[in-house]
Amino acid sequence: MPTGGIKDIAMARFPKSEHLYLRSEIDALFTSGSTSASVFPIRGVFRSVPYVEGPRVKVLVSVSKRHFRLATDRNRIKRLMREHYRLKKTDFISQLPEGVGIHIGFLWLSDKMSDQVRIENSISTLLNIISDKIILASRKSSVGQ
RNA sequence: GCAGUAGAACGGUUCGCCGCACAACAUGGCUUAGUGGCUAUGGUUGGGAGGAAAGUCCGGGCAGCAUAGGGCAACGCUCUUCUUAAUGGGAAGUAGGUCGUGAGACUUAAUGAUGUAGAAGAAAAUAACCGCCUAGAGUUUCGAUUUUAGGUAAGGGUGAGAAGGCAGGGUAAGAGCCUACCAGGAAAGUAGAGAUACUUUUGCUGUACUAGUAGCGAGCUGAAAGUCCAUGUAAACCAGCGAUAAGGAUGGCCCGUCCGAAAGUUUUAAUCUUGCGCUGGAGGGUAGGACGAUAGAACGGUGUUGGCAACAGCCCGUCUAGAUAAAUGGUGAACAAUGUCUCUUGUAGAUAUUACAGAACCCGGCUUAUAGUUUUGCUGCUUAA
Repeated sequence: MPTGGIKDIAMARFPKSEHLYLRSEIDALFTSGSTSASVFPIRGVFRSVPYVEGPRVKVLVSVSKRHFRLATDRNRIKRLMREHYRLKKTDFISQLPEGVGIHIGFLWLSDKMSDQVRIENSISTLLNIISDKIILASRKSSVGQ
């Protein structure tokens, strides 16, 4: 089991303050100029915000009732996505440029349950894509200035 | 032992690591005269989904709104008694029907009018068309036949149904007219808390449909209810004051200048009404936070009393989730249960599976889903004694 040492394990927390729950922030995420990327069966919607204080990344996880009728299945998927984000997020946050916070929404696209390996891979590639895009955007803006 | 039937209980366990929401404590910070309050935490400890948490089908609590009192309409329920906070739940019973060898299962049950019906038929409820019988009159080929007045529900035909069915007596012919048996109704008696059951009496007895009617119940909405805090401010509303104004424009500010609202009723004024300005009140909406919101018709008891039972009383013990874009998860191992395979046939090994399903204001019931396990009563078959 490749782990990055005791310190990294200890960093892998996901408390309430890192959840995205304010209605205004959620509306902003889904309406105004946010970017999205899909790695089936997960779609990531994200937008960068100026970072002031608190957690740098806020995340929400959503599974539509259309895809899974039973609440048990929805809970299962959401828990797995949260869990794998928790395990992968440390590297992602360390790569972010200074002064940038980010809001992410992970949306489930499939109608079927997936195994854990697939969810884990999807989450990690999504995080890579997002960090690449963010870094690119921040470079562009700094060049533009 | 096998098969079945009606219930009841459980519905994975243990350890390690990482994580989640909640509570208490600890520590730090801010604040207060102080108790305290707020806040943070790579800190410690604690407990953290269900028997159905589901469907939202009933009922109750709780909340808001409405409401003098009463009635009608519309709505719900409908064998009896008991039980429950409860009206459709539950228990014990009653009378029928269907299925099963049986234990049992399923099912129906207020009452039906003075209303409606109509192909057929004379007639659909004060029944006489044909037929049968009696009497009178006429005709007569003496066989009968026509007609008038009556009696008659046995026979014919129609119909789902024709005066309860069937047999005997009876009669001019017939008829519950009388009698026996059978089915139903009514009354009385006996038993029962009652639905009913049994006995006796009574000649009382047409079909189908309709909830018209009777009794009982119930205001409406639903926690996205509702209450509060802070933020913030258009129009309209209420109260007070003003109009010799308040206020506005210009301007960085002050002075100054300019703008600025009165109208109606009445002879006039006041009052009044409408309008204008200001202040205060009250207040809709948006996003945020707190309460509602978790100790109760609570749960457990081979405790006890009453009861056939559902259930009720008393006694003893226990504290048992509380989120709000919504916690209860991931992972490593061991075990358990069940199925399959293997051969070394066992307290074996390998492998697979472990259901239905996630609290959302709280309770009670009902319904539906459910791998597997345990258990009680009873039934049938078989074997042994």
